Amino acid sequence: MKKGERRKQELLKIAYRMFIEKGYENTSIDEIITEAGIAKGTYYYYFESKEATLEAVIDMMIEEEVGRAKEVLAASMPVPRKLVSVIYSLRPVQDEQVIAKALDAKENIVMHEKTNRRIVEEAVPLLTEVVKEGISQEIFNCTNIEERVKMLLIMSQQMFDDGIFTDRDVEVYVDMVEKALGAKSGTMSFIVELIGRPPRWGEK
Amino acid sequence: MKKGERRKQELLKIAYRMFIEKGYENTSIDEIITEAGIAKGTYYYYFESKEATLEAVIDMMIEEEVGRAKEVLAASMPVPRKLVSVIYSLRPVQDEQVIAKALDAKENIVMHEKTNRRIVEEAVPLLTEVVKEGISQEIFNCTNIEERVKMLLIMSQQMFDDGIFTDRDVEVYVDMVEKALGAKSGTMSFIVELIGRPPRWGEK
DNA sequence: AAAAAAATTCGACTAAAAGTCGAAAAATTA
DNA sequence: TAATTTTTCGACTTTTAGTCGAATTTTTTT
Repeated sequence: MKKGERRKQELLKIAYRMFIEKGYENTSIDEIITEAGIAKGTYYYYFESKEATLEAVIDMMIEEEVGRAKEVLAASMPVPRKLVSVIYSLRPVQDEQVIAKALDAKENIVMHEKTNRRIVEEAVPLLTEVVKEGISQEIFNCTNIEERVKMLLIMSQQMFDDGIFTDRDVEVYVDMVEKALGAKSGTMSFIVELIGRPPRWGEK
Repeated sequence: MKKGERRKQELLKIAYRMFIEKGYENTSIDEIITEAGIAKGTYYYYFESKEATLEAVIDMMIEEEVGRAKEVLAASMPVPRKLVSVIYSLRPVQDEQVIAKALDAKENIVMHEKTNRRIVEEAVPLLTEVVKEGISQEIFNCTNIEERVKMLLIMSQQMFDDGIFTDRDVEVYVDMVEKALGAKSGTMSFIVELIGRPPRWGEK
């Protein structure tokens, strides 16, 4: 009743790492169990299926990410920065695997999409809070907050996911964020510094 | 040198239908060849792999969709309507399977995402044209057109894909489209009628 | 502590599906 | 019609997810 939970976490961590490194489709159960040093049956004692493992891995990631987001949420910080920080905190920290993942995004569609959908679900309430704070401070001015936040998240994912964007992409993104929330022009332009003068990571 | 091409098209059509009906992952090569009445080897004479078939199917769909979009583009129509019509024409016509596909969207992530990515690629130049037309008519007013169009497409896909949206979703969408392009408020509000008073297809 | 019950582990086995290959048949070309 | 090329066949291989009953270990009960 204790050991079991530990083992499950262990397997989850291995699966998480391998899914990110090699992609969900390209990781076989056999590889996972070899890495973990256990038998097939043991694996299936803990997980119903490979897909169930993916869901559990995603749960794990989301939990972690939402945790970070909530810390940011609690921090004292200008609202616009808080908004962006929350959005930014909502993606997997893959330590050094960032590059690997970047390549993966195209090779790991299923995991990538499932994660993104979950993030939207989980993040909407958090961001709604921030936007409300902004409205009460008259920094933002809009209705239909949840729907706007959702759009924002979609745009942000598009933005950050491929990691390939130009100055002009960022410019448009900033403009859209401001307009989505009814913020004065310039309110969000700090994003440009935050993302960093993009040294043109790809072409486009 | 002739028969071959016909057969390939035939297989493509079968694959297309089955992928849409049952999803890419849930369709086996064996099912395709049974349906087509051919042997394994014949199939692999025409397609390198299952994934290659998917790519070919997507090419086929895109070609069709872009074809429709170009017709709309050539038609005489107010620019805002043309814009929306082009966006709207950019999705598979699955005859009666529309519902099936809607269900599928969740079960067919790979095909769905690959298609969406390709659509963005192909559609940006088309929509850019429309927006330019709009700018010259002083209906729209913006720079960085391509980047804005891309954002628009992303938002639109999000909007139309799940087919589940509320009045407020539409309201926000319309507002965002207008602001993205620097159109006067109300310019795009005909979208509401076009999409139709949504009778709340789902919850949310 | 011994017995009983429950939880965990094992790995050989099954099933499904993708992909290979050499040889046969059909169509084209010389 | 002979030679060459294209197309077709299907048995076979390989990979991978998932099953299952039995064995082992751990926990609970008596």
